Amino acid sequence: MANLKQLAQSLGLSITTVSRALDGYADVSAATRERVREAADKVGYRPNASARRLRRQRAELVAVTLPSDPGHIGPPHFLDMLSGCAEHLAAAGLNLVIAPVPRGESELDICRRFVDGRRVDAMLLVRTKRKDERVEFLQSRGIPFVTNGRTESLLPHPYIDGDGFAGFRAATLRFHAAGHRRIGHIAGPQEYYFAHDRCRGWRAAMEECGLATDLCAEGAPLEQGGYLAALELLRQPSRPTALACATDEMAIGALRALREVDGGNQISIVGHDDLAMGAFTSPPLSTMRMTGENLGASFASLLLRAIAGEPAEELQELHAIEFVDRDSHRRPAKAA
Amino acid sequence: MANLKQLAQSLGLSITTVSRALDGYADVSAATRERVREAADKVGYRPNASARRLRRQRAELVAVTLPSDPGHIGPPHFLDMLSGCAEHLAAAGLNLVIAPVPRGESELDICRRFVDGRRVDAMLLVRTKRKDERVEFLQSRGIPFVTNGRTESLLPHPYIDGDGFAGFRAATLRFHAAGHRRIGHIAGPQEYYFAHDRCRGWRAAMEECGLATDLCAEGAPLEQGGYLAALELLRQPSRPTALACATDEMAIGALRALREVDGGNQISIVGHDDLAMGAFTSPPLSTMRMTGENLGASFASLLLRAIAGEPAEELQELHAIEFVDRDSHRRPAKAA
DNA sequence: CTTGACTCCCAAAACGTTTTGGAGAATCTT
DNA sequence: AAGATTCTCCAAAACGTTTTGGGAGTCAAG
Repeated sequence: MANLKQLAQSLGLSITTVSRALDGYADVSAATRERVREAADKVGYRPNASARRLRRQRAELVAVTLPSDPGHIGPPHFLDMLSGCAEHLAAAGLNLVIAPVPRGESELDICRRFVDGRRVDAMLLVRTKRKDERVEFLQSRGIPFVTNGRTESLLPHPYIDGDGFAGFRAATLRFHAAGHRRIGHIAGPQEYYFAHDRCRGWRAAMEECGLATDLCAEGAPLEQGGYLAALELLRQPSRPTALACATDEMAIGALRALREVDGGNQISIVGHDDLAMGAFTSPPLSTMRMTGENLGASFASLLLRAIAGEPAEELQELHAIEFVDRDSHRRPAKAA
Repeated sequence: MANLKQLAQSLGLSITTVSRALDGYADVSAATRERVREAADKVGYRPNASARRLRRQRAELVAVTLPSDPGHIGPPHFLDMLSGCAEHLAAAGLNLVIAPVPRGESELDICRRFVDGRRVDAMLLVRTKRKDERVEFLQSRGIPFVTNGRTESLLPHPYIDGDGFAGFRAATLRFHAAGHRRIGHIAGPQEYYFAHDRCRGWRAAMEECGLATDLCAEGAPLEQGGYLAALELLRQPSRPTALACATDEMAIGALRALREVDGGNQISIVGHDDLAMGAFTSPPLSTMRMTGENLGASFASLLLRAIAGEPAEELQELHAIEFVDRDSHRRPAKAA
């Protein structure tokens, strides 16, 4: 309720002194500092955020763009990541604000609005595309940002990503080592970097093994997309005996397709993301996950360092992928 | 890049006139208005948000508190809701900011920080408890807010909620009509209003039918919680033949428990929330859902009306629950 | 007694906008 | 032609903070 002026008046001090006392400057005597702090505590004084932001020329805000396209936002633990990121940003005095993309506007428009209105100090971009116009815009404006997922931008920029190429290559080689020869891939939309990356990993492994790369079907990165893509592969004259799916959600959709088809339960399957749900499917879903603890904290740290001006090259994290073996990848190599 | 002063100078006008032209006041001639708008467009002028907020004494921000406790945030489509809400708030010039709750701080502390620092115009509270200290605090401060879920607060406050009582009562009566007599309930943590409400609905139906209400087990509102609670009920001397689960995630956990037990596939089960995943479980999960389109838009609308000063009584939405029949609720009433 | 260093405090400017309360010119009324 | 009215525009005052550039005192050294 109180502002600095009232607080200063009640203490018989100047606004300046009160402000500096609260900020802990050596400039004001210990006694006064204590007196000011007590009074501030008592009336529950908090500096007015807008005024401070105006004066400091910092928005104290970081925006994350959320595609409003429902369901396409990302894996369920995305929200945990956001929450963790927000928590660590808050410790540095920054708040995380949601920048939704209304129908009819592009993600670029939104970035522009936030950046040009000086509404944010930095941005967090998720679900990056291989060619991402947001990245180019922010680079041209010189606004600090971090992406969740790499891009094919020529200039380096800060990111955190999992090594989907290596992960899917390894998973495919594993199937091969187990005797599989017809290994399919259920791919996500290829304009997204992560989907393309994982697809490339599968393809690389297939070529290394001298196998054809035609058992690939693309779909929306959700249960339904995986279901339809799996049906497509199962209609092929010679069915796959194993499936590497770009996401767990697609894998769960694919599991249903397998259930609906004769001998489908003989087909191995692996997903990616380690959804909690995966432990409860039938069969329990084998999957893989990005290594690293507390992703949200990492994003926050990178954002803060980007704001502090560290060069992009030092703000790139590529995490290894590890397997989470449950049951679904252990089907026989020779299917019915 | 430009501010009002520079824009005004380049046009040979006063700051006042430029500001009013952009805001569309009748006060400035159509010709000037057009000239100003064009110039503003050309340099990409956007008012500095902090300055405007300070002057207008409005934060242009709404905060939503997110418990950082991972996984306990809410159903997966919660994020879609947030995104939709943010989108509709943005249309009114408000942005949605995430107020995470760091370890060691209470949700109340966070509310206090946001409210007393004048950082927000209103708040959105999710996962309300029956006795929710945040509600009491915001009421005492007179800050507009809307909750997702009711509370037992004595003073009315704006909310959106599903009629869980009616939903679970109806689901239970339905089981009864199908011949079931041993109908169990897998409950969420009872301090949450939604969990208590659904439990009450089940219990009311059981009592109406003259059945005992001892087949109830409580767990965390996630797959694991449902799994453990189901195992507990299956250990009873006389097993339930049907299960009403507080959430779909719990139901999916329970499905796994049923798979692990002899004759478990004979047991009917129903969840709540209509997760996309439910269509892909085995068997496909029957569930229920709150009626109403575009929940996020409703929250935004209620928030805006609360900010505009409408009385709480007019800002309460209790939505009916509808069934989503798939397969899991159609097991025989007489189990093995 | 003067000088310089140090301690503690403050007045005033600045951040960029919106809004108040007119002022001057043009137009209308009578 | 004088007064009233309408049209355009603007100077200045806020909004509440942080920061700059000192200004009084006090104390020790010269």
